Amino acid sequence: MLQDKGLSESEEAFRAPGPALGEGSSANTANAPEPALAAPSLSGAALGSPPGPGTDVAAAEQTIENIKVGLHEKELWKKFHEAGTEMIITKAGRRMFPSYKVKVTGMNPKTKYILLIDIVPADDHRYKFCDNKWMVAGKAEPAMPGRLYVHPDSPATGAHWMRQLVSFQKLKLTNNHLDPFGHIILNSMHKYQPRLHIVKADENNAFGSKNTAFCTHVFPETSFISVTSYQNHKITQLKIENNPFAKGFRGSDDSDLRVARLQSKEYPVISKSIMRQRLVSSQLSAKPDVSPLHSAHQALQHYQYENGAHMQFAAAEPQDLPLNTFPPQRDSSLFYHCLKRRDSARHLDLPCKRSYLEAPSSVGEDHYFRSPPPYDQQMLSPSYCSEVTPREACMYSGSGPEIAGVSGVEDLPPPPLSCNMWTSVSPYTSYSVQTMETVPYQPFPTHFTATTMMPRLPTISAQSSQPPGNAHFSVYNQLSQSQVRERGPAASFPRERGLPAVCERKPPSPHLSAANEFLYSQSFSLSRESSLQYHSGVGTVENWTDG
DNA sequence: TCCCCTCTCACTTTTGAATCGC
DNA sequence: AGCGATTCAAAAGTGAGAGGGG
Repeated sequence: MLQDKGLSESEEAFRAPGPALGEGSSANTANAPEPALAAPSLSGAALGSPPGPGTDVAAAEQTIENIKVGLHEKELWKKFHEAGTEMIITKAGRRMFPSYKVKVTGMNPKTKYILLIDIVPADDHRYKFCDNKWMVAGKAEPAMPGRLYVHPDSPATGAHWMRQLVSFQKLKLTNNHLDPFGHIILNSMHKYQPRLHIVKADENNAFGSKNTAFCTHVFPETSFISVTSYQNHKITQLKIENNPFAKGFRGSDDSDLRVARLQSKEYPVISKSIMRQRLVSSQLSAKPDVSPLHSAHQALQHYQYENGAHMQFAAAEPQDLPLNTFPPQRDSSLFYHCLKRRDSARHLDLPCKRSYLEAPSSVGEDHYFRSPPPYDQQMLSPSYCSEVTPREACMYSGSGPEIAGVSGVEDLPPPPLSCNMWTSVSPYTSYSVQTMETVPYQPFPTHFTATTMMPRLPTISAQSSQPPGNAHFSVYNQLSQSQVRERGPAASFPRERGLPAVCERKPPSPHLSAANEFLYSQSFSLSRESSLQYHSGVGTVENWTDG
């Protein structure tokens, strides 16, 4: 398999689409379209001129809905997914493995795009690993402040993105609610779904334009449960086998199974502890899993999403679930979700938004340490009621001094956008009334197509004029941990000594503004209202009946 | 008592600076 | 002087496991 070796986040050599690349995972692949692929549901027509007669291929690919994304190392992801992917989260931040890498095609080579990832709750359950499988253990804890990880190359031209694999391997996950590094904050023992967003950042579509659009790609096999230590030995084994950094655990002496591995791939090297774990697991798994819920996986679920936008999920087909856990979901499929921003300058005075906007004007702890808005508050956000509602966002940005967020200042040097941004988090699928009963883990619904109209965000300019204290609409340059260590607490908590240089705000480039707008759109992606529109359905038997 | 989290450890890979040779 | 290859040390990432807290 392909390893990350030699592939830097921004410079990894392009690999021609091959087996390692999720075949057919890009939408509308002319060669081999897969049924699993959801076609873009909404034309981003406003983004680019529709190709007219005589337009060349490049011109014909200008619209954002033509962008196709293939998940790299899809087979590896599938392996993990079938076992029930777990991702370690630590206070200091932990990378994802497998890392999120995609091959993008169909972009306009000359148009600039911003690629970013967010990770949203897959449902509103908390899980526990019991009897060698994941089971719902209650209702989810309040969502963390949503953060986005913007690819450090952003913004870059379509040619750049298409020339090589786009790797998000440096994305880190943390359970530290006060994380100052810009890592994506997650709750342990919760299920999440990463989403890739491609935001058009062309000058003409930067903030201020009516036509900025983006599309969202979701690969269901990349969903995972966040943990602070691995629960499922199969995942541990897969990580050790495939992650080069974990080579040290592939066996160290003749007493383990290294010899066995040399003799046959059928017996991968596992540690003694894993063997112990496996012994226990095998005993436990001897009990047949006859959960009636499995049959419910066949049900089609329809979710209403954001006021009229619909996501349609085809639930996983019934299958014999290995030991576990994440029942293998439908073959991956690309969730495609195209949005077009509208120029409906409708302002809502959102309580939660106001709370951020009206934050004290000094940047610092208030930004870094502000507790996430109460879950209810997020849920109640009126933005969820309307597709044209401004949404809140805050960002961390990359290493450069540029700050996004605001008014269109022209081309500063391309900001190093390896930034993480904050948005409020919305569950990816549905909110359902979850009983506290322990019920077998429900698979993440697989297919959906959704269209969501993205409101224009006319308030950003106003925010730009705000003092630095309104952190939640600003972009901070992301500090590496070492940087923060070196700089000391002041770097992390600028308020203590004033704003360090790295956190200085500058007017953002229009590209960042586009991203910022995107953040707005995403941050309020769930309200109580909209959540209630969802058909309950992910966690409970009742929910699976889909009416 | 159990479950989950934090911290430390030993091990690995990755990265980038320094050095060398052409 | 410039460039590329090699070397080496520091940085960073990994899971294991002990211990602590609720």
